[in-house]
Parts: sequence; C-alpha cells; structure tokens
Amino acid sequence: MMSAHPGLSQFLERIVRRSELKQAEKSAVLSLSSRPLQLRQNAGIIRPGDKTDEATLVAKGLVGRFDSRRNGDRQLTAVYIPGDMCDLHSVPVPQAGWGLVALSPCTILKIPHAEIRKAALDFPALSYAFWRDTIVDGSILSKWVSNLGRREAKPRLAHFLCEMGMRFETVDLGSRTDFTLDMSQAQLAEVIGVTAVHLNRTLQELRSEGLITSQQRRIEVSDWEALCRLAEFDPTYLLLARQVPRLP
Amino acid sequence: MMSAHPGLSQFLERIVRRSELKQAEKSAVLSLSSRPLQLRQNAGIIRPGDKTDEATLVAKGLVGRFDSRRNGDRQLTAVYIPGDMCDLHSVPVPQAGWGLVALSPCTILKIPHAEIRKAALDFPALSYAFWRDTIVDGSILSKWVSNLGRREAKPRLAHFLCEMGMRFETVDLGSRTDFTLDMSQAQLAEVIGVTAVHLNRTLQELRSEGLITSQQRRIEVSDWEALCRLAEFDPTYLLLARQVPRLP
DNA sequence: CGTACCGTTGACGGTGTTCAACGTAGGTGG
DNA sequence: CCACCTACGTTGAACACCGTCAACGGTACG
Repeated sequence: MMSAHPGLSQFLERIVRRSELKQAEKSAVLSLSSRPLQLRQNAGIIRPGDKTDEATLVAKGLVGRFDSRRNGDRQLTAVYIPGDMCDLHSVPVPQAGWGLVALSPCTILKIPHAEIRKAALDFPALSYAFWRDTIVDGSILSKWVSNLGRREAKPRLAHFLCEMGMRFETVDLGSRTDFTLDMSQAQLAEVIGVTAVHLNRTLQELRSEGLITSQQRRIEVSDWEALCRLAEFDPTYLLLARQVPRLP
Repeated sequence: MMSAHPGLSQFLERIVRRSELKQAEKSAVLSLSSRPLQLRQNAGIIRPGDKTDEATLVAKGLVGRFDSRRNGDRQLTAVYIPGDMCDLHSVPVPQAGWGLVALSPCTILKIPHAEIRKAALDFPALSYAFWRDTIVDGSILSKWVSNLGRREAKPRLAHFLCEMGMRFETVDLGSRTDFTLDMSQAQLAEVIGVTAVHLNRTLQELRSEGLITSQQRRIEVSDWEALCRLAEFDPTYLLLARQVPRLP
C-alpha cells in the first residue's frame, strides 16, 4: 500500500477520537485514495448548488462553508480546520446547497464518494462513525443557531474563540489559550453575523477588557475562565469525549 | 407482526421520500417497537444534558429542540412535525446537549436505541438512510444560521413560514399556503431569534403588507411568490427531492 | 369570578448598521 | 529605489432595528 497522505491520518485521528475502530477499519480509512490540491486564499472549492462526486478533506489551512444572499452578503456556517472532512454530507447527498471557500492558503484532499461509500459498505462501523461525525457538525451548527439568536456580538465572538481554541488544541495546532486563527476580520464578521466594522469594535472590547490579546492573526487568551464565563461556553457540544455505543 | 403504530408509517414515508428502500428494509422500520406517550403543551421530553437510550418520534403535534441560557432565555434550534424523528442523533450520540419540549399537545413514540442500531446493523441501506436523514436536519440548521446571521426579523419570519408551509404540505398536513402552526407567538419568537414583542410587530407587518393572514394559529399565505421573494426562499435545502446514490 | 395565558400597544434606550474616510503594510512595476 | 496599488484594520457620526419595561384587553378554564 502506498503510504497515506498525512491528511488522511489526521482525519483518522479525528474519527477515532469519537468512535472506536478495529485495525481493518482504520486501514480502510488510510487507504482511501486522495487527490491533493493547493489553494490560494479565497479560492472557491464548491459553489452553491454544485453537484460533486468527491468529498473535501482539509489537510492545512482553514476552509469555510457559506450561504450567500442575492445582495452579495455571505454567512459562514462552518469553519473547518485540518483533519476535518468539510462535506462528508455530500456522500449521501451530493447536491450541495452551500459553498466551500479557502479562508486561508490551504491544502485539501479530494476523496471520491465512491471510495467512501465502499468503505461504509464494507465496514458498518465506519458507516456508523461517519454518521456520528456528521452529528458533530450538526451539534456545532445547533449551538451557533443558539448563539446567533440569543446573544450579542461580544459573547458571540467570545464563544467562537473558545470553540476554535478547543478545536485547535484537540488537533495539536496550538493550545486553547494560544493559537493562530488565520482569517481576516471581514471573514470573522461573516462567522459572527455582524459587519466588519462592528466586529472590529467588538474585538477591541475583548482586548481592552483584558480577555485576549491579538496581533496579526495570533490569538492569545489572557483569561480563559473569564472568556468562557462571558461566552457561557460549555464544550460538551463539540463531542470531544468518546461516546460508548458501538455497533456490535 | 402486530400492526405498526401510524407514527411509524409516517416516519417510514419520510425516510422513503429521500432514500430508496427494499421491502425487507421497510418492514424493519415498521416493526420497530415503540412506546406511545401523550404530552401536554410545554411538557419537557428531554432536559439538556440528559442521557437517553430511546429516540423520540413525533406522531402528532409539534416538538421543539432548544438550547437555554443561564438567564432563562431559550432559543429553539429545530421544530419537528409529525413523521420527524427528533433525535435520531441520539442513537450514535446518546448524550444530548439540547432539550426537547412539546410545543403543542403531542403524541410521541419512544423507540429504543438498541432497536434502531440493530436495524442499522442488519441493513446497511438503513444505516445510510438514517445518516441521510440526519443531514436533512443539519441542512436546515445551516440555513438557519444563515438567516439568523444575515437577515432582519421580517425576512426571517417569512422564511420560517415558507419552510413550515413546504414541510406541512409534504406530509399532507395542509398546503404551503394554508396550514396550522400550533405554537404561540412567544414560541415563534424563540425560533426567529427576537423578543415576543418584536415578533408580534413583525407578524403584523406581514399581515398589513398583504402577504399572509393569520387568525388563531392558522396561517394563510395570500401571496406565496411575494413571501418567497422577501425570504429569498429556495426549498432545495429541505432535500425534498430524492437523491440518487444508494449503497449497492 | 378570579386567574393564567396570550396577543397587543406605546415610549424609550441600546446594540449594531451604514457610509465615508484614513493609516498601514506588503507587493509590483517603472 | 520609489510610486503605486491593494488588502486589511481602524475611526467617527447619523440612523435603524430591535430590546426593555409597563400596561391593557380578550379568552379559556377552574
């Protein structure tokens, strides 16, 4: 077997973090064939409405999922980091309603749906694991609906920083209190659901209150506890703890 | 075989609408054992953080999924109608981060996770169909993130009415322009992400602009096209069209 | 007949938007 | 090497949407 692309190992680690897999199942994941691509910042990956027969795995950089309006406004509905499969959804549902864009310079792996389906068919535990992985995505979305609906800009931003801190720490790309979030303030605003102007002011508030310091794109959280309190952040929705039930 | 509860048939119809199933697979769904429950309005079904070993199927009425804040504010992150399985998620991930509440008087069916897992194990196509069903849920959430983040109250409400109209029509509980949405304005406000006071004013705007009429809890859409235009509503995200790929 | 829930209204204040402008850093071509 | 350009962060002022608080009327129900 050709040695797997490191991106596949990252993906496997992500899966295994939440689902117990046997050796054969792990090998099946590592032997998925993949087509690496380098992308410039703001490069489009999937346009809204596109039909695709490949899934997208992030190996390096940040990828955003977005929904756009007629007037050109865009809302980012997910931010993917290395090891994340952006559109595992597209395997059972190949017609995307959303778009994918490289938020920073990126390396991605394109993996044929057919391969993933075959793996899911050969190993029910994998099918189950992919299902569970999809639920993590939904769980994060659900939390974001709640944040957008009921919180003001400051706690919303705080919550996003907490979330990204935890996720980067989990994949060893920094610690929860010190990580690089390689996206512009305009892109951040598209996540938080405010204008770029207001995001800038909100970020300044967090800085002036001594919760974080940020220069360039590096975020240092000076007071993690206070940030979590402001955000009412409770990481259980990220489903980082491995859950029990496995297919027999 | 004992004759199945009608709720199970509704669920099967929902699944079959999006995934092609063979006879044996259909029977497996219909023979899931279920425990019916009658619920009063506002009765809690799952409290946030609860662990459960049963999934919840709506047979009659409306069920809401919510996330709540320390100050008591609540955001509804999903509204389920008859035929929907509220927490198919809970099968692979039994620890819920959210709560479920009866938005109206309800009949629900409790179905043991073990049964669903067994069905998924026996029939990979079912596992795949459940996965796909979970994605529908996520797709709706994704659209809601976009609505909450980028739209004002009026188009947001319009979008929700369009969505519910389509969904009720799909399950034959009315037409997209004439249906009963059995929830209070306060509950609606918890969906739209505004206060009850503002929701009331927004509803009046829709009425005074001749887009809808509503008395009691019955919604009549006077101008479907205009409502869709205001909402920028495009129903593809509901995944009502059956998608092709099936496990071989 | 009281109570509880629900829809409705008015006045006021705050959060976030809009529009316009400016500063800086990095990159490119003359 | 400097002029120019573009992307990005930053600031100010006016305004709009929406939240808050408080109150009132109708209806169902015990």
